[in-house]
Amino acid sequence: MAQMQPLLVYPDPPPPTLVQTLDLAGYRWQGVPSALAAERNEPEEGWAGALILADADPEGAWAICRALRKRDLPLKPLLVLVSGGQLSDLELREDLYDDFCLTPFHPKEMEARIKHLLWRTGKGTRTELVEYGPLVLNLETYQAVIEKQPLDLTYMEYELLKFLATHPGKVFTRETLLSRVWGYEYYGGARTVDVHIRRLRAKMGEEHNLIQTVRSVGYRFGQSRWGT
Amino acid sequence: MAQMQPLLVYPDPPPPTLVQTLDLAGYRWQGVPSALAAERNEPEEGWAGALILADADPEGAWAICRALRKRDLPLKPLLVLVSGGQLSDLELREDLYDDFCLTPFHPKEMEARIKHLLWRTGKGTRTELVEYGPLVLNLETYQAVIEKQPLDLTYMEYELLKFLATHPGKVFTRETLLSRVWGYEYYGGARTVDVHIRRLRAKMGEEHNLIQTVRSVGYRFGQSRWGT
DNA sequence: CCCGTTGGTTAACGGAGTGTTACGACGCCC
DNA sequence: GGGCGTCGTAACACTCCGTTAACCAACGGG
Repeated sequence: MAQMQPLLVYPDPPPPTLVQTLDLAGYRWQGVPSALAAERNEPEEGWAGALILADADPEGAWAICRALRKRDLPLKPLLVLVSGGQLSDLELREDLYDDFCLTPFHPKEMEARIKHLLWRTGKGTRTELVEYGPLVLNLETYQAVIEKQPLDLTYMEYELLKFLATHPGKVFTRETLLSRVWGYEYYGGARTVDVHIRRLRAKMGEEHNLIQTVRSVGYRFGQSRWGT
Repeated sequence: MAQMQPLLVYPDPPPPTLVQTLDLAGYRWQGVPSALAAERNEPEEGWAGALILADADPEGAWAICRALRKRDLPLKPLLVLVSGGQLSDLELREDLYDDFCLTPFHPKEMEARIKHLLWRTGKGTRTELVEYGPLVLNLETYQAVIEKQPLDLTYMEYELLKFLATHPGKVFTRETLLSRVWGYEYYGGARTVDVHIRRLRAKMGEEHNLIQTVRSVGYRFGQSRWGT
């Protein structure tokens, strides 16, 4: 989710309720005060979509929508927030928005609309990733990548690495790893962990020592919190 | 407006508020009590769209949605009415609706949603295609083509391939596939999925390994997004 | 009513994946 | 430096999982 393009939000700053909703839902966003600023501040990756608040300043809001739609690459998806009294305004502007939401809005409804809008316009739902340095785990596709190079991991290797990578810096004993990765009641030798750690290290390459052994204790992923 | 095709409405009869809203807005509509009735009573001109009330009988409502989407001509547009507490239900059913509206609804909002929905789907009369590499699925004609060569797929094979191809890269467990392709809760062996995957692979030819198995997890369609 | 098509189940098979064991290497403490 | 505990490594055996083929049931059309 952290790598998704940001949402464009008008006006700048947006009302607190909107800010809160967006932050809670985990979206990146950026407020823009004008159409010009929307062009200027556009990130390299482009916008994921736009939220235009139209109840405070309808004229300005629709102007923004028009501007966004007139670009070489018309911005989609575009969601407008209108008050109940403005519903009639929507009629003549069908082409200026992709969805709308009434204000005051229900945070959950807002979230659902954004999500569905992103989904149906193909921007896709936010892919869940686990990242640490050169390592990226895609939890949806069960794929691991290190320095852009795909890793061919088996199921257990992937699960172990996922667990470690989601708790960077923390040390786990073999017993803990067995119980949390393999399952609660697992009766097996603790050396099993060693072997899997070894296979992981081998596949990740010698140059990345992301997994460190803590003698007499267990293993740790990534750098210690206490400096390098 | 009077000459437009009627809207399908579930359940039958719809609540008075909905009836009033539709009548006031001047829409032709017809209530249907079940998916079967929706097929039977379909007018020659077809439906203009569907309004599904989901707050009273969620299960039945979603079943209707699935049925409507599964027909030879997937019915669009489809608008569902849900209560606030059902918002979370929408997440896993992104593909079953085109827009939603909270109940109790504001008549004007309802009207605006229907209008916008008809507008945005009405002008896009283009054939809906799903493409991935050499594979092309024509959702309207139920035909599949790979490298210009038509594939002779059965219904289930087509549905399975469609689902996978519309979620490229993502891994699905057999259970997920059973519930989302076969529909409802399906009680049957998970090996069924294997067999259909196998038949698909056979028909697509050895040279295209578009479907990959992820051992101990499930299946994935398409190459990695970060692949090669 | 029969036959062809489609969908679902079962069982055998082969192999990748996993866990165990053994042994060598390394570090630590007395 | 000897002895001990811990870790890394390789080889091996077994388990489980996916593939595959064959079979059966449910339709549906002529």
